[in-house]
Amino acid sequence: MTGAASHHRTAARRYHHGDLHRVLLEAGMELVREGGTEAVSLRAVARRAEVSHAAPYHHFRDKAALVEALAVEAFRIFTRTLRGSWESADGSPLERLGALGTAYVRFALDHPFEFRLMHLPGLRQMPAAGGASPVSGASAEAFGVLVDAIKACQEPGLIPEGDPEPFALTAWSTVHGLAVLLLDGLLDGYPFEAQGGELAGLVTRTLGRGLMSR
Amino acid sequence: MTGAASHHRTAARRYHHGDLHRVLLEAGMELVREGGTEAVSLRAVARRAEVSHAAPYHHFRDKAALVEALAVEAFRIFTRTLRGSWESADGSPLERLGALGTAYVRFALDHPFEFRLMHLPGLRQMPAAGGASPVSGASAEAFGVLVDAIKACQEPGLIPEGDPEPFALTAWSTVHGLAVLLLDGLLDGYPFEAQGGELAGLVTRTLGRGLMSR
DNA sequence: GGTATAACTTTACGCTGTCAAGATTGGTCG
DNA sequence: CGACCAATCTTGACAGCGTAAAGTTATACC
Repeated sequence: MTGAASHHRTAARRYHHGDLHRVLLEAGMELVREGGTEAVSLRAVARRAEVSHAAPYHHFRDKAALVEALAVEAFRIFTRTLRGSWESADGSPLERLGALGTAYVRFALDHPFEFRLMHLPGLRQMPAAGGASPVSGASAEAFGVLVDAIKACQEPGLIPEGDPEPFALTAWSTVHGLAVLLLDGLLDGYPFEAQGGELAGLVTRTLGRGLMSR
Repeated sequence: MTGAASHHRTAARRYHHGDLHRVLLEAGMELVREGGTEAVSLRAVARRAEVSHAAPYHHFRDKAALVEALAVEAFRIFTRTLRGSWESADGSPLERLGALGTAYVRFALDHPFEFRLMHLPGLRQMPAAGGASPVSGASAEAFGVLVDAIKACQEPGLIPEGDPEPFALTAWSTVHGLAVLLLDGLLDGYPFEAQGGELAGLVTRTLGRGLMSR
């Protein structure tokens, strides 16, 4: 193994160029970022990767498998962002939890196409074989960040003791709902000031009060 | 005008059968209920209505317009359901608000395809002419039910005074988020008992506590 | 009653996902 | 070192999709 492309003159464009799997994923992600999941077609991905329209079938079972892989990648980026926000936030654990919620909403607004990609219907029931789908695993990691944050709030008694997951679920529902409603444009007609952070702050404060009290 | 179909022997199947617009909507809604929005194609709708594949173009500008009309219809059914739930619930206004939230989640779980139809991306920016899109109006009516419920809670002082819309938004975000997460299957791996009403109750109770305090 | 017009059909085009068959290559074993 | 094998990639084809253009038929109105 002296470099993945050692058998080619340049890095591209022979029968076996060695890294098509990754190139296809990158091309697909570009298309998502430019035009949303609707812009992702197997043929468009192949065109961008400068291969024939059937080449992707040697790396992905079908279009759904490609989209699934893209969703997993988006979830990974999302999880990293959330974790970064939690770790870099300061203040009380509850304040940091609020920052985490705001980061959740901000990610959705900053990366609407990736966010929608993560929540495409039908992503989670793949055939494969028995086990849970990869995207379920990826989303579970994102949820884990939230659960950890709840635990951090429970330790000094800011949130009641007990199984943290129900609390995390409530928090998740709230920020996720806000993010989705904002993306849907369902809130466009209302005089809520500063669509983004303002609303996130409002909602997470209400949520925080609900979580605190017994 | 002595009856819309007076010029036909039977009720169906001539060049002008008089009611194709409605028939197309019904066929489209059937397809949604059977296989989700993915199963809705202009040609499938036309087939089910037993007309040629281009006939729908005399009643809808394009596929997006048909889907938009279906979404409006779904929102109307949804709004009726919510209003019915609010009016038939008893107990304190806060308890009735909880019932409303549970009804929101239950509708999503009972009618997943219609619910997703209501929240398809891109539904809300139609060309038309200046004014807000019809689906925005339809969703605003659903939101109105929530706002009214919040107002009813404010009257006896169960929720602080002031503009009800921020409170309604928080409540909406919470139940909507839970509904979407459940539909996405994001919560499948967790030992939350009784996916439906249990979680809705849990979440709405936490939400209610957050709304009450100050 | 004849005619404009709306409703509907037919035909056609380019796009899509997917499959089957052929071409080309890199790696492995004799 | 050379021949083969299997993986990779291409080409060609098919059905289904959304949509536009052109042709057909029935209705409504003068």
